[in-house]
Amino acid sequence: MTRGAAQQTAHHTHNHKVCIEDALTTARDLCAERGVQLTPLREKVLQIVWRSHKPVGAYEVLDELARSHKSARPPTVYRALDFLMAEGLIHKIQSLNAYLGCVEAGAPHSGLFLICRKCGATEEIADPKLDAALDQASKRARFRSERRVVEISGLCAQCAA
Amino acid sequence: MTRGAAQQTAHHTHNHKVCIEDALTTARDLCAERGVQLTPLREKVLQIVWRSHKPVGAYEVLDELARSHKSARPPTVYRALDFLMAEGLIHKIQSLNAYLGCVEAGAPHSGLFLICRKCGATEEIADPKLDAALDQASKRARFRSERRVVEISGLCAQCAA
DNA sequence: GAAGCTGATGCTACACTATAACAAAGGCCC
DNA sequence: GGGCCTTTGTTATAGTGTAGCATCAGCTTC
Ligand SMILES: [Zn+2]
Ligand SMILES: [Zn+2]
Ligand SMILES: [Zn+2]
Ligand SMILES: [Zn+2]
Repeated sequence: MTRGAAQQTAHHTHNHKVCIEDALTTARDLCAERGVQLTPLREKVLQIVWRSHKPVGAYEVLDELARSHKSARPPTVYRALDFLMAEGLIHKIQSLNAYLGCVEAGAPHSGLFLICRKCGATEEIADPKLDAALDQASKRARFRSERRVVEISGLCAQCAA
Repeated sequence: MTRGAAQQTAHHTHNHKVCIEDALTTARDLCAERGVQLTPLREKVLQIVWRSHKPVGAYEVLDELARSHKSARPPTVYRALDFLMAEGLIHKIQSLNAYLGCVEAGAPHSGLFLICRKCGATEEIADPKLDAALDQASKRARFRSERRVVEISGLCAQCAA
């Protein structure tokens, strides 16, 4: 992980351009390595998702995309989002039906998301203890885990103050 | 928790009538204690959700409800589901947009759900270590946690075999 | 270079999930 | 009876996500 800035938390003020550049660079590198196509359309969608650290709905992406890409329709967006999720470049926040740029793209992981209900900022956290607890619980139930959703809603440090 | 049978896991074979009866009895008691109305409509919806240990979609509930309740419409169902969720009698499975009877109604809790992608059976588990890990992670991020979603998809013991 | 293949996008229509807004009905208190 | 609150009825619409097939561009193969 050479992308220091992208690992900043979802603080209210920081140089977010760095986050975006890092995310795009990482995405290009990863897709090149894997031999999959990060087309201009897909890159644009990734860029839109990365506009902020708030999860963004598919139809918000569509509205934004349509400014520069007149032929954009729901399938256009959903296909790009599906691609980006398959490559681990974005996550879907299930409790919001919205999408968020991944700050750990490349390393396979299943994050924990802290979602502020006031400002919307959402932070992705990796937590070995959480992983251990989930693995242990699955094992105890003899359940073969494949996909995880761990989301906590509440108030971020700034908004709670 | 005197409702032993409801604490059975989502095994493929068990006496599910006991689950339903336990859930309805608990619901009636809880609502009486709290002075809220478990009306016939709401009880019927709870019964429908408890038809199985698989999460059930709102429109499935509607179809089933409409058999005995001709005036049923989407708001009818969603209002009942909202009530049941507010009273902690059912949970929403966010990754499926579906609803599941709660096996620990009454005790405030935030469960872990193991969702079998093959048979659909979904088990709710309470896990102190998971709670501790989530509390710790929230605290470290100075995040004030309010609502949790923890869902694991995969294969249950029976379906993995 | 024509034919055929593959992956990506265009395009229309539709399915599924959820809520807004207001009316009507019933119980309860005074 | 009148006012209040909760629940349900009713119509319409908003929001989220897919199916299915056409087209196009790049590549391979002959
Ligand atoms: Zn940023
Ligand atoms: Zn906040
Ligand atoms: Zn059962
Ligand atoms: Zn199963």
